[in-house]
Amino acid sequence: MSPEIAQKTSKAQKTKEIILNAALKLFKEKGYVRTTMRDIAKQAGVSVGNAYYYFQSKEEMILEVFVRSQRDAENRNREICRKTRSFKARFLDLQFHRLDLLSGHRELFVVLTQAGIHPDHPLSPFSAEMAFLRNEATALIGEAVEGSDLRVTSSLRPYLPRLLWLFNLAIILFWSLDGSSEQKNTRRLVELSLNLMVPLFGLTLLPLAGMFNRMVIEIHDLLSAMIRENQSPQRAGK
Amino acid sequence: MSPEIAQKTSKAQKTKEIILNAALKLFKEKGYVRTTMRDIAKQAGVSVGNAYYYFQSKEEMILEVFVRSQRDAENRNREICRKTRSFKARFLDLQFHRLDLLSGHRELFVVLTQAGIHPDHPLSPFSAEMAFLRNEATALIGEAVEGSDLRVTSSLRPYLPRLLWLFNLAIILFWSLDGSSEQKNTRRLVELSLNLMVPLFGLTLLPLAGMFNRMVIEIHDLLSAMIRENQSPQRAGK
DNA sequence: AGCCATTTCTGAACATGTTCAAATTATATT
DNA sequence: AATATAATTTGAACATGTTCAGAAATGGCT
Repeated sequence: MSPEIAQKTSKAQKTKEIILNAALKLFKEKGYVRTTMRDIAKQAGVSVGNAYYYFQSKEEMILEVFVRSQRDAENRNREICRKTRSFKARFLDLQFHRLDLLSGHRELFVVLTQAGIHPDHPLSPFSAEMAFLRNEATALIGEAVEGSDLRVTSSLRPYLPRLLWLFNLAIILFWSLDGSSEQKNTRRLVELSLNLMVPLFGLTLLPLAGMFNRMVIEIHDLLSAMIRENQSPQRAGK
Repeated sequence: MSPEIAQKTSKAQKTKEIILNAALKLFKEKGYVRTTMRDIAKQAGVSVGNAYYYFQSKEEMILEVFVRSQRDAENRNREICRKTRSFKARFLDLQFHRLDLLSGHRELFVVLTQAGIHPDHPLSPFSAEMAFLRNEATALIGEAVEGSDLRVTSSLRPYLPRLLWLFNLAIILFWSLDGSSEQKNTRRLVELSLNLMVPLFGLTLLPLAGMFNRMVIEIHDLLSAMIRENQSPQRAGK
């Protein structure tokens, strides 16, 4: 429920804001790599050590950008779901509204992706620490699927949100590397993929598709094995 | 044609071998991250600077492992293609023979993958520097497709090697993160994916598949846009 | 006000990949 | 052999993310 982990008790959370803003400003100006922790500290008017009091690492500062965009995406999704029942339209909008928001921060995503390569890295989309974000995002996709015009066999339906979330990860990966102007290629790629996927989902309704559907589910399970679930937070023992 | 770039002229290429072996030994013993360049230099009995004379970076040492495995895969592929016409069997063998060879070096691949996230990074599978490896690997897959029992429309056929090479990248990514014992999950995933893909390729032969086939080709093109082609090596100008 | 615990903050020190000017060694040329 | 050029090697210096022991500030309590 509480997104910010370990909110320290008392007042001076303002410092964290200051440091974060300093960081984001510099990231935008000089890029992530060329911004040093010393730069950030100086810009924020604090010591290097203080920055590390609020952030576990330089990378972790990136996370905030992502969290903020997700909050925004939630509202947006609700809006769109009211406007149209077309699954394709919903998914495209959800995806691109967010990417547009983040277009100033592509480099940050490259770094995030690099971290994501280690499923145990706190910033990996598969990590336990990211469980809340992952679940929120998956639920969001679930909302877009629900009540849409997407035709798919009911046995597959429960797996769709997560499968689409994984697809969404792939999109973000492609997007963060996409050198085409305004990332037009990403747009086109997603549209094409949906054009291919939606009819394929339709095929799952055919009488002989049972075996294939079961394979899709198994693929889902294998991919999901990469996910580190949130271990129960309350543990009494040592 | 010449895989090793910039083979310096004279004798002491032996030093490079020594340093490389020292590095690989330590990587295996203590892991890539915990092996420092100072460790490597000491183990090889040279100075740190000397290691940098032969390798552009610590990461670049990883490359050798990969190159060596590719040489091996080539022979293996020829063998297998003689033994069976089954595309699935050929591809599976090609894929897993290589992965088995590399199973002691999974961590190295994680690092390589991280580098690969930047298409311009010399170690990225998409980079110009890697063109020769990429083309070799793609050609290898082409050999496996050619003369196999794979049923697919001829308009798609020329695109298959590269599409499958991209698929192979995804597999390697999954594999390098696969925590299941002996990477069984990877094996299963590839098998399932092939079981899904092969019939889908068959569908491309249907009379109404034209539009879908064209979409697949366009997806191929979009993904290929990520690739930095080898700029012509011979340039007279400055 | 005085005192203790907790939170917040500091800056020097550390680890490690990388660079570089200079020293050394090898090779080619006369 | 002598010399010039190129290849190889060195180790100290650098850059930067991160840690850490302790200083300063804050808050609560009597």
